[in-house]
Amino acid sequence: MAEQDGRKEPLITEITPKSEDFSRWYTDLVRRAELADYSPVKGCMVIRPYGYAIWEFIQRGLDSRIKATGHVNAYFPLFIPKSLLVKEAEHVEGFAPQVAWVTRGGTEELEEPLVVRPTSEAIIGTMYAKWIQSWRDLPVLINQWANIVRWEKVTRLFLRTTEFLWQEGHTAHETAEEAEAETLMILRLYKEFVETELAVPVIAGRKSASEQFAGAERTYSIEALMGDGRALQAGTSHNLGQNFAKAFDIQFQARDKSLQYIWGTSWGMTTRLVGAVIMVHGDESGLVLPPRIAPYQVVIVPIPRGNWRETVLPHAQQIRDTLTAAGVRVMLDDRDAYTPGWKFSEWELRGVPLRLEVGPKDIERQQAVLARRDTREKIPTPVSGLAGRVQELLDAIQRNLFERALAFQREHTTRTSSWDEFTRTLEGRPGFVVSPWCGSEACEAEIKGLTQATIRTLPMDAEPSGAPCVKCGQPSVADAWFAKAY
RNA sequence: CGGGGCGUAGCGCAGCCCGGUAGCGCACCUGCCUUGGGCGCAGGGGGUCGCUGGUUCAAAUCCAGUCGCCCCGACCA
Repeated sequence: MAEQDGRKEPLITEITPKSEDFSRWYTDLVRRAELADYSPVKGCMVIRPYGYAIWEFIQRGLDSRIKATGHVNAYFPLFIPKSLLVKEAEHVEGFAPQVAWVTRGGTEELEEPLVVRPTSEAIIGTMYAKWIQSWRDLPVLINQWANIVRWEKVTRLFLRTTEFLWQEGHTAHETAEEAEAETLMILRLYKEFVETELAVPVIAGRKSASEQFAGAERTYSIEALMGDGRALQAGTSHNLGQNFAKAFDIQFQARDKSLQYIWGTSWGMTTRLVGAVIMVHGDESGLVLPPRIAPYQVVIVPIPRGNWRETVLPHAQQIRDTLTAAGVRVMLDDRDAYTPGWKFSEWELRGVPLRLEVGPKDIERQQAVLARRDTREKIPTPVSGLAGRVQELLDAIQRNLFERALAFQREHTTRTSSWDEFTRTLEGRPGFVVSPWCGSEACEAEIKGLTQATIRTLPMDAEPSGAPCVKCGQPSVADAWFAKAY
């Protein structure tokens, strides 16, 4: 690897190189950067402060958007009585293999077992039935931030854990059109959020029937491409039709005096997004965090010389105060125990977007040296006007990360109507393959069996090519985005 | 749930074949020296060798069982 082309070895030796084993690189990085750690409970992880801070910025950005579109937050219970979960037939069937049961309380056997929520349609639907009487009560637009338990067989830090954190919106509407409009509005909101805040480009579209949410009428999702060429579902928005309304008896009296079932939606995004950020932007040296969700946007590393605490440190502190006052999240790393070189590597590994070095030479020249995490460029910058320059650079980094990820996604998207090229492209982990599909579930399953690739999404806005199905040659209904998925 | 591998210090490993005082690197602690890309030197702390049983004068090492974890395939946000 590195020594062969004469360059020095990577500085970070504790982390498996990304090029060598992506999956190990990911796990090493999550643990070494102190985002999360395995817990004594099988399949569950501990989100450590640095990782949780990222989640908090994700929450903040998403929560404000959800509220800006007229939704309000509430909280529903963790436990759901068995009898409620089984009311919607497809829903139970979909979740039954994945739920955790509570059968005892203290020393007593429970009359009715409880499930720990795998999602909250059942409990929320039950409450909506009580709260909704009239068309005047609609729409109901509620979101909750909560934890969820799904008994997965195989788990991975952030991507799939037994317990995870998420946001779940549940809405009730007067008409089918309104519910569909809500579902699509949230899908657009998710796309805008992920692309703006996380700098992760996504494909928005509809799920095929086989990938649909248990109990939904129509499921939409946003799909992102990870650095190893596998796709990750980053958010889902479901149009529930009247399925849950009928199962939970959520009825209202309409304007024409008739009794009607409400039209429902539900939608969610999870802590998995943290995993997406790591896998989309990370590099051989570690994390690369988009400035908008970085716990620290700038880390100041003072260069110690002689009695640096008297000479250098005051300058560093003043720069910190200036940047903080300008609204920048700053960390001044004034620890004595580590050398500057060590700190450089450490904060790169943790993905801090900008590093600011101040040493005796800089003080003489009334400057500081800025170093970009994304391009590794070193930029000597005058102390006057520093805050403005830092803001500009943070914006530039945010944009560059998105552009870079978008270019990667495009380079790893193949369009073909040839089965031969389809299978050839899908050997290895090449990204998306966009191909005409006949709409048959059997055909989809056959493709999955032969290539491991599944239909990630059926984009709504794209014009179908009209070519025959890549597998069976029947007339196609859409150009489907295939990929191997997480 | 099927196939393969591994459990020895906080982490990564050696020792096991051939039984005889438990070791290395990193991390950690103390002191000095350094500090513009993971400094150096000296000293130090830490392990019932996954668990249970057996063989033996003696077990990390041999035997049997058991538990746990990881990787590859089927299920999943």
